[in-house]
Amino acid sequence: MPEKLKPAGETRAADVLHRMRADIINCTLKPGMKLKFESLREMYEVSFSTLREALSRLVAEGLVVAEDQRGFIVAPVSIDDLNDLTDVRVLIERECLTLAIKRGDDAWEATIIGAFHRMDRLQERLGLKYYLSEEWTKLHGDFHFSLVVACQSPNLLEIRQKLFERAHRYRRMSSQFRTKWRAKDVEHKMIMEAVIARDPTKAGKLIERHIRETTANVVKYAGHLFEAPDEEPRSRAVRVSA
Amino acid sequence: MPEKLKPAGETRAADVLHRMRADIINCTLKPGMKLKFESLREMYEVSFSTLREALSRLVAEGLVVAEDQRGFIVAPVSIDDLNDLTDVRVLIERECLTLAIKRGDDAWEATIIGAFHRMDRLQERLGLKYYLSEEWTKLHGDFHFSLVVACQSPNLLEIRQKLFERAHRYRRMSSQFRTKWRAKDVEHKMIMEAVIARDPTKAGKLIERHIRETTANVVKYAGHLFEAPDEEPRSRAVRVSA
DNA sequence: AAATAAATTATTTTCGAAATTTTATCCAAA
DNA sequence: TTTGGATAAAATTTCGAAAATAATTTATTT
Repeated sequence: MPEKLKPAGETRAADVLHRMRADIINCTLKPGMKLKFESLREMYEVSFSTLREALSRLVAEGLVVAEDQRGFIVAPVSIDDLNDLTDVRVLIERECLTLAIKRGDDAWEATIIGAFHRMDRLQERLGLKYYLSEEWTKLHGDFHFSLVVACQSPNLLEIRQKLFERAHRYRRMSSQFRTKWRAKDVEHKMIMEAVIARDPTKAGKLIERHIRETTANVVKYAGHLFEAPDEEPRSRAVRVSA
Repeated sequence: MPEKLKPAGETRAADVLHRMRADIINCTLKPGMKLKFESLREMYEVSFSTLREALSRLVAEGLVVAEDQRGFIVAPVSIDDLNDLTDVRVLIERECLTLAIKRGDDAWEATIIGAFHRMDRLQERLGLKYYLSEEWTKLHGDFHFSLVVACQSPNLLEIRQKLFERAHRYRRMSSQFRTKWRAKDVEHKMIMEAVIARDPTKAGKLIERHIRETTANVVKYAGHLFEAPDEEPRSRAVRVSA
């Protein structure tokens, strides 16, 4: 086994892209932060051009903002963005769910049940602070994906995935400050049951409530982090501490 | 005035991105075509890294496909992709239209009427083959954008724009082979009237019909261009002729 | 002191050579 | 003839130096 690095088939740029996307989504790279090339070069151990390649993709995904001739910053967060994101997610998730219920087969149902079980067990094992776990986050993402994977629309799934990632960044911000946690997660179970009962109306309403309540919690616990009235009007961007 | 080049504020990479996106959308760079760096370098007069930057963005937009360690190809076209694209566009355009009708003000209505007028007059002037004109294409895009611009959702507008661009590539493919043209364009006028009458149900149905009929025409006139049963199983990609 | 300009420093952007990887060609063995 | 493997050629990917641009500091003038 090699000591450390292993892009394995993919290019170095693709590897950096994945790592950087993960770092932005889980707020290791903080919203609004200036992305200095020297720092990034140390952090990811690649050259300028390779970095720019990854950054360019992230710009297209809406996770990074390019300021022509003045570098890149991590996409800022705001209440407006969160609200808009929430509305669009409701539209897309509901459509995906409706289609999946129409088109999914038995194997699909089994996948959902499996994904829920994995998430649920880990949740029990981790106790109240499950939300802070990287592993639970992964399984939570897998569960939500399993619900819609049978919709058969590559475009919808692609759009959904990108929105889900951006929403996760907000969830991540609030999870640090959250004090109250639903002990037993009944929401996910209800969604799953409605989906397997092939009830698109009920499933749609439940997923909408799930998304909107999550947003409400984000605003409640992390709202104070958004749009801090700019102290330095000149350079709004936060510095990266190298 | 400088002789030729003028990125004007934006970076060289951003300039190449715009030119390349336009070339893919209007099929100067043909679907499935292998994108060789030497050819591209001549074509756009920039270096490897700058090219890769632009290509990376186009990958994220779904106009280019990256084949790890084996370069890039223009995103292929297919009936399946067109059908999926059509369904998702119907969903998104209808939502945008509904929201715009709810939220738009008088100035917005005026914008629509202006955009329609510009498109309509050019159409009259150009006669039957208006569809082949670059300028008409631009005004047509502007008109459709004006219909939804008041929806107030940056995310929906962004998604809509990217889908519209990809759909345009299909329209462009069929326009070369099309023999019958609707002499007077009544469809756009009806949509505009329903929107200004603030009738979301009617406007939604009309925009859906507009999109689906366009797709039907694409299949009719350009369907034979899709998914030519691969003659060379090894290298499916078409070569760029430098 | 405040404002403007010039010079300096810091940072980003671009380039093409060098390294890596894939693809094509050739040759020997079955 | 076909198969497998080495060798050569072609293409992509990565790198860091050099050029271009922006930000900061210093100097000069009002």
